[in-house]
This record gives sequence, C-alpha cells and structure tokens, in this order.
Amino acid sequence: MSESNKKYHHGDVPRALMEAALTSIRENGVERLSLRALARDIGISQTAPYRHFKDKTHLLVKLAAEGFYTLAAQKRDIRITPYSEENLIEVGIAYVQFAKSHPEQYKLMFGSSIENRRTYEELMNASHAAFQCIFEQVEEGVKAGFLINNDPEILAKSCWTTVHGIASLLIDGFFQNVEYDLDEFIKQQVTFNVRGISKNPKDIHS
Amino acid sequence: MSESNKKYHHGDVPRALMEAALTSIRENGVERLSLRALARDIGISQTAPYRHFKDKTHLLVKLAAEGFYTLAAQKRDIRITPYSEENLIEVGIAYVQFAKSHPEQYKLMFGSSIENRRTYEELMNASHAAFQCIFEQVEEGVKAGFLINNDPEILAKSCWTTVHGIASLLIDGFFQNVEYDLDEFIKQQVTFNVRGISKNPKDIHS
DNA sequence: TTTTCAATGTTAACACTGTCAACACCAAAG
DNA sequence: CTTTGGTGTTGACAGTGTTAACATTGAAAA
Repeated sequence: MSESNKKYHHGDVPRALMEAALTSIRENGVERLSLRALARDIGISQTAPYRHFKDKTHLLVKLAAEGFYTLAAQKRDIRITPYSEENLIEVGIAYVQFAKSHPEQYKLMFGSSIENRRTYEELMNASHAAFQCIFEQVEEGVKAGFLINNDPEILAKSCWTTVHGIASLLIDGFFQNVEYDLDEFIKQQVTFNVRGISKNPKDIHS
Repeated sequence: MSESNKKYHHGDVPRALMEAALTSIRENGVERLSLRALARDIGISQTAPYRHFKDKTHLLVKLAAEGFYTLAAQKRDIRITPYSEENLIEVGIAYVQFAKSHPEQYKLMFGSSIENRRTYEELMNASHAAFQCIFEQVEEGVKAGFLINNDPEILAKSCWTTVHGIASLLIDGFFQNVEYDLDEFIKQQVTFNVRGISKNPKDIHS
C-alpha cells in the first residue's frame, strides 16, 4: 500500500478518531469538540465519521467508557489486600489524581455532555467496573471489622461521592484559592470520609 | 402604551430572557439552550438579546448566580443556632434537595457550561455566598467543640464536597438503581460525612 | 476469473447555532 | 427642534450535526 493515492481506506479510522478526539478534548474541552474538525484533522471527509459512529454521542460514549476502564485499572494498581485504612485512603487519592490529570476526560465521563447516559449499556458497564473496585475494597473492610457494619454498597457510595465531589469541585476550579498544599488537602478530605465510615474512628490531631 | 404596535421597547427584556431561559433549561437542559430560540419565544428578533447580554455566557452567568443565591437562602432558612449536629445534617440534606428539584440549574451552576467561570466576579461572589452558609455553621460547630479542632474552611469544604458529590451523582443518574429509599440514602450519606468531622463520632447501629 | 455487494468513502445540502455590522426607530436631554 | 444613546431589526458569516445520494474499493460468491 503506497503512501500516495490514499483516497479510500485510511487505516483504522475509528481509532484515529478516538485519539484525535482525546487530544482535542484535552486541549479545548468537551464542549468544543467538533466531529467535522476531527475528520479534517485526520484527513478524511467531514461526514466519514458517520460510517463508524452513529452520531457524535456514540463517539463520546466510547471515550467515556475507556476513561472508566483506565480509572478502574489505575485504582486496582494501587489497591492491596488485605484491607487497610491507609490503602483505602490511597485509592481515594488515586481517584482524585486521575481526575486531576485527565480533567476533560473526567468531565466527559460524569458531566452531562452525554445525554441519557443510562441508555448506553457499554457506558453503564464501564462505570460499574470503576465502582466495583471501591466496592470490593469496602466490602472487605466491613468483613474484617474495620468499617461500620452497614450495607457495603452504601458505604462504597459514600467513598465514591466523596472522591467525586472533591474531583469535580477541583476540576471546576473551586479550590483554586487554596493557600495550603493541594495534595495535603486532598488527603485530608479523603481521610475525613474514611473516618466517617470507620467503626472506631481515630482521633485527629490538627 | 397601547397593546398594538409593540415594535419597539417590549418591557423588561432581560428579565423575560432570564425566565424563558430558566424554563427552557428546566425542560431541555443547558446544552440545548439557544439564544435565538429564546428570542423567538419572547417575541423579539433573534439578535435583540445582544443588546442586553454581551453573549450567551453572560446570560448563563446571571442564571447561575441567581441559583447560588437561592441555594444560599434555602440553606439559611433551614439553619438554626446554636449549632447542633442534627441541624448540620438537615442543611446538608436541604442542599441535596435543592439540586434534586432544580437539576438543570444545578448543572449550570457547577458543570462546565460556563467556561472560565473564575473570570466572572459576579459568579464567584454568588458561589462564595452559598459556601459562606456552610462555613459559618461549621465554624460554630468547631468553636462549640462538636467538630474536630481543625481549620473550619477545610471542614466546611468537606461538607461541601460531600453534598456536591451526592447531588451531582444523583442528578447524573448514578443512583437510579437504588432499591432503598432515596431520601433515607441521602440522609445516611450526609450523616457519614458529619460523623467524619465530628470530635466524638457517635456509634452507628445499622 | 469475473461478478456482486457490503463496507467505506465523498460531495451537496438542510436546518440549525452564536455573533457581528449596518441600519431603523424612539424617548428623553440639550 | 435637534441630537444622542439605548433598543430593536435585518442580513450576513462561519461554523455545527446530520442525512441523502452517489462513488470507490476489496473481498467473498458465482
């Protein structure tokens, strides 16, 4: 296959589109993403993407799903068994760090760029996989008697809302006026949360 | 001023635009908001809004700011002095209820429909006012010895991230598979958070 | 080998959008 | 009365998502 005359069959167009989309999102945010611009970037006609994605949203769904899977993987890398409070905190911090280093993709995963996200099975599976990590860890913490004897699902959701709250406020710039160290701040916040669901909360000495 | 021949000077156009925008957002979400459609709805030309708002974003900023102020007011209505743990929880619940009953406006306030939100002083003031409520209450809780002896700003931010986390996951449909009672769930989550920043956390019996 | 056909690509067009420039009107200040 | 600044309008530009109609290709079917 020569380099010239590449009118048709440009290789892996879906992959190229996804990657172009990722960098575009990283640089300009989800709101500015344009299918046509993407097509131009990778050198295909402006409507060619529709041969590979039903519409713009389906591209976004794929990207978001990928995001959830790498988030899940990243958390799994940090987690160690058996359960320890410190490790639960570390996983929480890793979650926030992911959001911090991929802010636009994170917004895509959670924000409302994707309408009716619940109708996309693929996306639901992916986000469920990301949740599953926390769930398992929390469940272990409950069984081992470290955490409140409550439905692990509810406790895990407490962790999730906390880290998600931190992540989204952080991304949206609500913590930009912090004079204190940001990483220290994140750790504190996560620690509060773990303390709240622990059976015997340690004292905190400021 | 007769009813007929209302070619010019239609009354309070900015107000009319804001209200039309609010209902449009409520029904179709922020993403679908169109300045031109708004103008058509209230019976002015499609570019007339630009006489009153520099651009679309400035309209959104005004709406978001209003949202923050009503949220602040709603919280102030619930809060009572002196400090009590129950009341802090109630305020947290009220926060989530606000988000629950104005989901699209809430998304507008926090989501990334408004780019560079930090450059809009008006918006920063408004969101700061909403934060101030929680801050004061938490500060009182610290002084009265109920909450951890820590920087009240940090503790208040813990409350904020928690309720915001709950609110946004709720709005984005991540809790739609709850078989248990939603209000009870919200209360539990907020309670965990308060427990996490309390000096002497009560035992929780499930 | 030739034919056929689905996948993939293209162009043209539609109906939108935000935004600006140029122009029209009108109330009140000078 | 004249001027002037706020408000309103039309027309246009550049951009978008999306569909329809048509073109090209490579591989399977004949």
